Amino acid sequence: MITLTFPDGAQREYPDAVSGRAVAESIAKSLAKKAVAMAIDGEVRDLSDEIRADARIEFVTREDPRALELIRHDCAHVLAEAVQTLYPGTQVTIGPVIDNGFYYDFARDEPFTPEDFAAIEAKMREIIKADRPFTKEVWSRDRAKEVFAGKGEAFKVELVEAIPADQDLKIYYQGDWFDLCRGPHMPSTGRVGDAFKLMKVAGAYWRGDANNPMLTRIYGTAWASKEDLEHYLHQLEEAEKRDHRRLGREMDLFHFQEEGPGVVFWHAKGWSLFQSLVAYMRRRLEGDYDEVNAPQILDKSLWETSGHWGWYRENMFAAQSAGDEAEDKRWFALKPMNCPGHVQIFKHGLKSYRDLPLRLAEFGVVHRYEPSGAMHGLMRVRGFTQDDAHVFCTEEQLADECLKINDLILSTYADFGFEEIVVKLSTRPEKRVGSDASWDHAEAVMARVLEDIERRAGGRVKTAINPGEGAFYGPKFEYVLRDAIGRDWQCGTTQVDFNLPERFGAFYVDADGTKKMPVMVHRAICGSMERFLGILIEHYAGHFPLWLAPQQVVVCTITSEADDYAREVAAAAKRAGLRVVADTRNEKITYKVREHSHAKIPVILVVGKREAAERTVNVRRLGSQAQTSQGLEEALAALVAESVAPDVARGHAMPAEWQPSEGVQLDGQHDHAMR
RNA sequence: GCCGGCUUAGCUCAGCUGGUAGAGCAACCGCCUUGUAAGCGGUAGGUCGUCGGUUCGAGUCCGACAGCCGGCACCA
Repeated sequence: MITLTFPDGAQREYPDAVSGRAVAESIAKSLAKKAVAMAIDGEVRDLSDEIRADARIEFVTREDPRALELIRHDCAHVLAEAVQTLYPGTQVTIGPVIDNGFYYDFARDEPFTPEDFAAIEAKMREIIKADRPFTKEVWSRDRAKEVFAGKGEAFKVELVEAIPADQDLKIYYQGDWFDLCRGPHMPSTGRVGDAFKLMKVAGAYWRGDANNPMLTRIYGTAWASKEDLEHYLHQLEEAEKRDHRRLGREMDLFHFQEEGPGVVFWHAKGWSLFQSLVAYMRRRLEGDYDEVNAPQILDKSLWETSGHWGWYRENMFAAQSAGDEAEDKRWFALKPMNCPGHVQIFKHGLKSYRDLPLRLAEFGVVHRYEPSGAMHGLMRVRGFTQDDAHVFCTEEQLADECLKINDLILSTYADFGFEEIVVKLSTRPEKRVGSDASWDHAEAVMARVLEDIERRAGGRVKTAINPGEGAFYGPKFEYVLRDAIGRDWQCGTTQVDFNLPERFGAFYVDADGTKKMPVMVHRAICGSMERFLGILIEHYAGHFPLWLAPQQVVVCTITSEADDYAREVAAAAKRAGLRVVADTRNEKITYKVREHSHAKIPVILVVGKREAAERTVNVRRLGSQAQTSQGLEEALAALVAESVAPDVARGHAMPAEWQPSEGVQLDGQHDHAMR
């Protein structure tokens, strides 16, 4: 006999090897009917599985959040059957559950198109309606290989071969159709329900490797109810409305054109945003960093020394004199990174241990030849500006420097309303430079710092490890922030580098007069300013806080009788430091309000004959229908107060929660900027 | 880079199976002096992404290239 414990704490005894379904039936017929799976000691399993030992048991109904994964997974199987029924000769490969849905990869000579969706979905509904039971068999490796090979399923044979020998090889049937699958599944196809939709087709490499053949992937979404599906589709529409490419056009921020794939034409308003962001970052660097500027193009030999020419040549732009008769036909590379330039600045003149830590910052424009398919609005471009810095320090200073950068990054994100942050430590990749000993050392230091970061954040940040994701010259921290609609973006990075200083022969003179190699820390907060602005546009949905908004205020007249007053108001606002224009066009106020609302102007000041006489303004804020009448001076004073950047408002200090905690020394004993 | 799709006026889009391009908004001109998300009328605007092919004839069919979109791969 075995003892099963139910969620309410009740315990019951059952014979050995009792199936979950039998247990459910022993409690209530209705429960057996409602249950789609069970959780044994927290692990979701098939209802048909036999329980052989004492355990906690819980039945999972279709409404249970854990059922969503089953619905999606089953739906993927139904999709695969539908496709193989409609298009004989199509091979099935894998079909996992992903965020919000699932996909299935197929091998077929002719790729699918969205036009095929209607027919496939109809066939899927048929299969679901037939409500065929999912049944499981365990096969031997040889039998599975033989059966799949016999069906011409070469990819499945490969999958079977890849399953570790100690694992059971499970086959799930749904009627006659079957698939190799880890499970678990619901009792029958009918449980999938009708809240699913095929979303898109795409190419995808077999096993994610670009050297392998390309398969056709069909993406689908599936939910427990129609309402959930509708809600999800609505969310997608809302996300589309805040697409930075769309808002960039609508708000007249920037554009791209054919002659410059992946390079941005910033319009006046977009550039205003860009400059506000740069100004903010400069203020945050004040006192700690020296801002520098390294050349845009440098002889390729320098990139050979740094290692970039060897690793990344395919992704670099090179330039040469355009004249046929030019005496100097050397190749110069457009800088893809700022670090080699900063090392040259460090190396210029002898550096003493007293100079360290030396923090060189640059808003450096870099160019990288990104693969054509990788480009995406501002998010992935070929020319971009990094808020880059390199800290040259001693081994002993390394941990403190990483923590200091951590504080700067987290407090910066907080100023833009990003509160959910994950810090990931990426460790040595396969393709790398430097000895294993130096990697061991760097990773050990970083791991300690990561613990510190977690401890100091008091639960405000999560940490994780990304094995094998480090840069070729050293391990790195990656800062991932979550935006207003829950999407994650990797922006900041702190990378420890023992290699570049060595390659360039950088050194400082230590207290004992000997030459020592500095440790170099690469660090970026926004990463790419272009991309960070893209993220901000989407995060704020174009509705920028006043301190960032390129056009803060529009003064709108109701009739031409208020034109003079409107110009007076605009002039006063401008004198107060606000970015303002007067709209005295001969249009109805409804027209002007609509137009400026579409343009996402945060503040509309409406003035008519009455306001002119009373010297007031009618304030209408973006996103609200409400209007408030205020005296001119009072209204302007409030707007000026609101348009102060958050760091300026707190007197350039670190926010209180990011003040250095006890025991952590954040700055050296000296201030290098004073020397 | 790979797979698929798309490219018509400044923007959003229509244009059936080939017969030589159309709407709304925007722009410009006029009327309207207007009270919080589109007042009315008129005018102008396109070598239909580029190049090549098929055809008596191509926005429409075929091919190449480019750019963009959705994925995949990549992301120092």
